[in-house]
This record gives sequence, structure tokens and C-alpha cells, in this order.
Amino acid sequence: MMIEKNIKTRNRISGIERSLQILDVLTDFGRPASAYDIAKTIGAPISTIYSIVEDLTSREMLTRDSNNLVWLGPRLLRYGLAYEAQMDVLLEARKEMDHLAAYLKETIQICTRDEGKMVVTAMATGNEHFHVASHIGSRTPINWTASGRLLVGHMDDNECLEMFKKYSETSPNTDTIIDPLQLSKTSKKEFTAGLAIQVSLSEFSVSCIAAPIRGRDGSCIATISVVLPELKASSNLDYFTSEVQKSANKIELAIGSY
Amino acid sequence: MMIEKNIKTRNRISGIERSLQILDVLTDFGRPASAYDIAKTIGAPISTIYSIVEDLTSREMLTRDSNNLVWLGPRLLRYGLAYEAQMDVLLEARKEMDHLAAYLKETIQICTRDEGKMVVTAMATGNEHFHVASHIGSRTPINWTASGRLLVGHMDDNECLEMFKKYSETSPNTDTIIDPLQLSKTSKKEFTAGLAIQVSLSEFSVSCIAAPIRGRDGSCIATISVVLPELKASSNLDYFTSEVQKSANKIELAIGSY
DNA sequence: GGTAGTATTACGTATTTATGTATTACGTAT
DNA sequence: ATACGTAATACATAAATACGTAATACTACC
Repeated sequence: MMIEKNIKTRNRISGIERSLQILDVLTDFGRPASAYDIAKTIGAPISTIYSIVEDLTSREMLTRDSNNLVWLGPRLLRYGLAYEAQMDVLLEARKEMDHLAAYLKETIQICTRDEGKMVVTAMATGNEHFHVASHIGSRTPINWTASGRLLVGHMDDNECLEMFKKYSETSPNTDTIIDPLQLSKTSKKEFTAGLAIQVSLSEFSVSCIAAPIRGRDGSCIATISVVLPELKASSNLDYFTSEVQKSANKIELAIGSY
Repeated sequence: MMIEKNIKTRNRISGIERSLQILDVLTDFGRPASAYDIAKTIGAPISTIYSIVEDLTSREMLTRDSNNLVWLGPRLLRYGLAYEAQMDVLLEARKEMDHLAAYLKETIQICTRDEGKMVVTAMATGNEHFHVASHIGSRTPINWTASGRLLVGHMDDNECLEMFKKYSETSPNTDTIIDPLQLSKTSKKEFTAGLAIQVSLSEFSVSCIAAPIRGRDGSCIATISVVLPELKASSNLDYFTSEVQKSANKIELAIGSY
């Protein structure tokens, strides 16, 4: 009789999947990391990660610095830019952003969503002496910002609630709303109104006035927002809100949403 | 006696490599394509490409439209933005670009190099009524533009010559220089001078005044340039050149090149 | 100076997978 | 109606590779 071989189905994971896990860990970290750290974070076999990191590095998908830390490589910038160039929403949004920044002389941001994070995708600085903390590429939990809430406002009640349940994070700032149910209700209300305003949450005395940019299917594919000192915003709120909303509508028109 | 089996060493290519080939074809095309077309272009087994395209699509590295054409997916934007966010040259360059655009009220571009192409990496439109043809992400052969030539100007004579030999393309515009030797000499001269000017090549009556941004190792890692109507440029050339060069120097200072 | 954790590399192998081959379907030119 | 190139999918298999294991070296803590 044959001795039954250990029937633990060794679960191999494809190189492509492992590669993406590595890229994801680095994007999450937002800084270079060692192959060892990456492997530990993923919970993947160390030897596997070492060899795939080596492979990706030789293909310029990753770079290695003098301390043997790896970071995303130039090839990813190439693909990212190619993607952007084709995406006409961003093209139109960027044009309108530049226009609005010059007109209002305030900082304008275009934000998109990536899973549970709001991503600053483009920015125009209208006011030289005013610097915001969030730069291009920065990622913020959806429950922290006006734009974040707008970006899930089109989802049906349950889906929206699940998003906040899954991805809400508590912020250093005590004002942040954290109750998922309340968040999803606010989110839907703001999306329907086509406007979300947030004061002084992500930063000291900074206001953000955001409007949704809707795609052809009615979903929120991006937001456009003014970021400016609280005092300025509150003294002239109607003016800024109407300008931002006008810009959002122009973009929607340009991409054929209406 | 055993019949010798056909000893053709079947040369398998890894899934990661095939994935990158697919992404490269799509970036080159600059538009969506079918799996069949991609396979033909690469010269890869059709079944392989179909299955890998399927795999990448399910992982959001690619998207598929209603005609079954595939295009780069949102995940690539994520990685591209993360890469950019970490790259302090671009951060500084972008800041200075915004500043200069507001000051000169002209269009400013930040360009980088990807192999034999010059890539428009960031842009600020200072003048609303003037629209350039080259948008963010657009790729132009290095021999067509002032910025392109600057971006290889730091290479040693032979390397520089090889770049032009390998990557020069003839343009629809008859003015384009195509002799590699002449190009490499011009390139080195311009890089040393810290200035390259090109009139009316890539577009009708449009001038480009570009300055190199040098990294800590002295190589040209990016360029900053003003793009404006020929008439404006020639009537005030000294002013524009000195402003662009000042900006380039400021960026180099900010990233610690000098 | 021994034990434990971190960091990296090397190697054999079970297991996945990239490929070749075949099949179906569609348009269109012969 | 037949032949041909394009387009897409299915399946078996030879061959690459993701994984387990082990070896080496370096810190740090007792």
C-alpha cells in the first residue's frame, strides 16, 4: 500500500500577482523599502519576493538605491502618463482647472478615487503664497475630505455604506466624522446637491469647496475643488461655490455627460 | 532504440515579460487595441496574449471597452502618480513651472526623456487663448525638439551620437535636422550653454525656449521651457531666455544640484 | 558566548503556465 | 461552395518558476 502523500495543496501565486502585490506595498508605504520588508508585509515567501524584485528591477519597473531599498521605477511613470493622456476627462478637467486657477487666483485640485482613497490627480496653484499640504499623488481616506465623500456619493445606499465601513480611518483631527451611516447619508446628500464643503479638517484653517464631475453613466468620476484660507472662503462662499460648480458643469459638457 | 525527440528548445517567455510587452505596445500605439493585434505586433503566440490580457484585465492593469479593445488600466495611473509624488525633482519643477506660468503668462512645460523620446511630463497654461498641440504624456522623437536635444546633451560624444543614430525620426516638417553627427554636436553645445531655442518646427509659428535641469551627477534629468507664438518670442528673446534659465537654476538649487 | 531575530543568497522540486495545436466563426474574394 | 485571412477559445503538455528548505552573516539582548 502506498503511503498517502501529504495532501496540503501548496498554493502557488503567479509572478504577475506577486509583482502587483509588491507595487501595491510600495504605493501604500509611499517610500522605498527593502525586499525583506516587502515580503514580510505581504506575507509571501522571502525567496520569491527577492527573485521577483530582482526581475522587476532589471526591467526598470523598480529601482534600487544605494541602501538596497527598492522603489517604483521610471517605466511606471511612462504607463501612467500614457493612461492619463488618453483619459479625456482628465484632459478636460485639467484645462478647466488651469482656467479657474487663473481666474480665482486660488489653488484648484482635481481628485479621483482609488478604492478607499481619494487621490489628488492634478493641481494648479493660483496663489503663490498659499501652500497646501496635499500634493499631486497624495492619498487620503475618503471620509476625511469633501471630495472623498463626493466620490462615492453615486453608489447605492448599501454599497456606499460598505465603502465607509471598510475604508474609514480616524484622523489626527478630532472633527473628522467616523460613523459610517452618517457619512454615507451626508455623502449622498452632497452628491445630489452637487456640492461639498469642508472647513479646517485636513489642515489648519483651510477650507475646501468641491463639486462632483459626473461621467456619462451618472457616477462621480472626479471632483474639482478650490482650496483656500477659511476666512476668504466664508466671507465669499456663494461666489466660490457657484464658480466651482460652473467649472464642473463645463467639464461634464465637454466629455459628453450632458 | 528510441526515436530522438525533436530537440527544438522551445523558448518560453515569462508572464511578467509578456505583460510588459503588452503594456509597451499599447503605450506605443497610444490607443486601445485588440488582443489579436497586440499578439501580431509582438510576434507572440496568440493564445498566450489572450490569456495574459484576460489576467491583467481582471487585475485592473488593463481595461476592455465594448468593442473588446483593451487599454491601460487605472492601476497604472496609481503607480505612476505614486512614482511622481516621490520624485522631488518633479515636485520642485512643478512648483517653479506654476510660478513662471503665472509670471510670464505663457505656457510652461516640464519634459523628461524615456529612451529615444521626449515626454511632456507637466504643463501649465499661462495664456488661455494659446493652445499647444503637445499635451501631458505626449511623446516626441528627441531630434524634433529643443528639449529633446538637451535631454541627451550630457552624454559622452559617442553615446550621444548613438542616441540620435538609433532614435532620430524624419518629421512632417522639413526643417527638422536629421544628420546624427550634426545633431549630437548641436546637442552638446546647447547643453553646455544651458539653453536651446527652436522656432516653428513642431508646430506653425510656435517657438520653444528650453533650459536643462541638471541632477546631482550633472546629467540632464528634465527641461523647463516656454512655448509661445514666434512673434512674441523673437521680439523679446533675451527676457524669456533669462527667465527660463533663472527658473531652471532655482529648481537645481532646490534639489541640491548646486 | 549563546540564543533569537533580521537580512540575503542558493538550490532542488512540485506545480503552474506559456505554448503548440486544434476548433469554431465570420467576412469576402475567388 | 470553396478558399483564405482574421478573430477568439479550448485543451494537453513540455518547461519554467514559485516555493520550501537550508546556509551564511550580522545585530542585539540576555
